[in-house]
Amino acid sequence: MAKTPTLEDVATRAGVSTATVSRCLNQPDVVVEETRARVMEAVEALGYAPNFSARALVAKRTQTIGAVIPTMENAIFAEGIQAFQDVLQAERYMLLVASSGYDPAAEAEAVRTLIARGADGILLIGLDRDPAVYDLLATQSVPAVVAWAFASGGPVPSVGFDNAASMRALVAQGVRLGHKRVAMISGRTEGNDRARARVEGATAALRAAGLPDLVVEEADYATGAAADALDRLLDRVPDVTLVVCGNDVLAAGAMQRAHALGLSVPGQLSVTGFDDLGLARLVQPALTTVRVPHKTMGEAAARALLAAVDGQATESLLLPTELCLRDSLAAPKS
Amino acid sequence: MAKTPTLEDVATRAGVSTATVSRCLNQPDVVVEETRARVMEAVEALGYAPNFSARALVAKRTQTIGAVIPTMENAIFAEGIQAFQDVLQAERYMLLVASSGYDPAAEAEAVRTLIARGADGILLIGLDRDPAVYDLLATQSVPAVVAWAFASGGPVPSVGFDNAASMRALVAQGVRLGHKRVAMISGRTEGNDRARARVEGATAALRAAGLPDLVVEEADYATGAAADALDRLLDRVPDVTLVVCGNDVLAAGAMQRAHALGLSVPGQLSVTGFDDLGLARLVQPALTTVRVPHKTMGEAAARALLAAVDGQATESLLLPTELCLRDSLAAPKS
DNA sequence: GTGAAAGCGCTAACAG
DNA sequence: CTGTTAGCGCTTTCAC
Repeated sequence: MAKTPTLEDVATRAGVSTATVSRCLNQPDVVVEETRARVMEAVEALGYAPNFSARALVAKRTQTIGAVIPTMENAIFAEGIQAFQDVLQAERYMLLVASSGYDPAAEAEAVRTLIARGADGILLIGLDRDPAVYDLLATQSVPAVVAWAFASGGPVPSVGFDNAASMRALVAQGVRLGHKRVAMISGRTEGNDRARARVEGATAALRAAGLPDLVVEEADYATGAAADALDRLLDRVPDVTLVVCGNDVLAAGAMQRAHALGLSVPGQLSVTGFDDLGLARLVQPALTTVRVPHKTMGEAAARALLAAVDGQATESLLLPTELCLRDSLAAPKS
Repeated sequence: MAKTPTLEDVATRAGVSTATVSRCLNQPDVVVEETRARVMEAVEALGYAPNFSARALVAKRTQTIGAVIPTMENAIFAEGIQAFQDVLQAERYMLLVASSGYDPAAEAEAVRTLIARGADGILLIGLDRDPAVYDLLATQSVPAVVAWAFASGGPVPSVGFDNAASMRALVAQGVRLGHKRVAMISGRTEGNDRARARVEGATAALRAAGLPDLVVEEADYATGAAADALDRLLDRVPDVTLVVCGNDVLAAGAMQRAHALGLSVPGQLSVTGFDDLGLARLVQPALTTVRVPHKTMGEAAARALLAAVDGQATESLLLPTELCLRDSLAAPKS
């Protein structure tokens, strides 16, 4: 088993010092052409690859970015994270992923681990978290950016969209169509500012229209949870005509239960989603939802984080969302 | 900006040597209770966290596992990777992810990068790849395991299921119900052994029943691709009664187009999927598909890889799939 | 322009 | 049981 060649092996073969080899690799222009050629030849011949741990130890940079994601299972994060990753990969950084399972303590732990591992920067999802996490990031001076939510002037820059305003616009559209009794199936709001903001947005739209308060049921992502939530909602608000959901997965589940109950969508009940996942166009009827620029967001978050890692000032970025009007929302039957 | 505390800082504060602190952290039982207590107190007080680069440099182990995934966008990998990650996290390993975008060259490059970064082990998806990748893994003696496919006696152990047999069983079921003209919408087969095996399985089932050959159209994952493929299929095989699809996403797309064309499913056309994603139960009618034990597979792959990293012999593991009979497949109208 | 030498923070013999 | 002492492979002054 061939031992991995080291800088010294290359230096010996090229007849120079390790310092020179190091320079050739990191600041080629400082080394004179001829020496460099000899060194590079040796590097090739030996198939030398620098040892990242050793380099990181002294350089205090790992070319690694960490990300703490609630869960990768959720399609909601997949597209954005992939875009984030693509940018990192193009810039020769690698992605170290940790998942928190929506647990604040687990997230804090993951951030600690990522810092200990020398992540050059960290991606966080959403705003809700123990302030201690931000303190840690600050004292260790590890740059971070928040995505999937937006807040100007927060402890770290954010690259995201306005969850509340987006949902408010969607519900306002429902109101415009004549809906008066609307209810909501939300994802768990505890420790989840995105979910909470969406509820707030829906609430605000109803208030502004002088309509009865929003009735909310929470559901997790398990199959059938949204369906059961719909049952409860129908029970609490028999005359509901519009059920807005915190995301597309929830909406698809609710719609399915509606069908099972013999309720036609949007004939007897309108249902809306949020995110515009591929799923939104695959269900019947296609979901009216809010389109979130996942890809743009992931890329922008990566650029912002990389800029911060390079010591550049980074500003928060608010991305626009747009209403995606399809078939699951229609005017209520009078 | 508080400098990160080092082993030495802890040692000084606890009045012991750095070696003792190191032992407390790595082999606690070797240190006497009292000393250990003092050390741990210092660790707490200083908020000490070991520097992984330094540790990795000497230990020649990074506690990091790499994974090269075609794309995280695809829900097909999400659940399995999350399960994989959960096991790693529980065992105090971290996941370094790279994506290949289904490009063999990009995958090879990613493996090289992962090795240079000292990944202790690498997860690969599927069997199809340049043999040079396996050679590299072998000469660098970095353990790897393949998931999402199965092959006994391959260059590296695999943890997966039998794509061909699963699809064959599904098509056999269709044949049993009376289908005689069946066609398939497959994902791209180039460089994708899973897709190819599924086509082979369907082909074999038809042959065994003495039915006409399978007509196949390929589609990528873009929205609408499966729908367009259905159009082409309908054109080529006007009397088709069953369209089997390489995965659930494709099936959902095909079903949607069928609806748009006024074809009832399964009344006039049966459609089946593969994977049993959450999506399968959210579309109307619910998809008949093949259930793949994503979670079990991800966990088993992680365990196998970790065992290999620990120097234990690892065997390939064939996981069972099961037919998931729902509403999108029914006997054809005669 | 290049080499010598001093570590980065940690682990692992080897003594005591 | 605990301290001393070498490095791990690389980068980076500081001389020449």
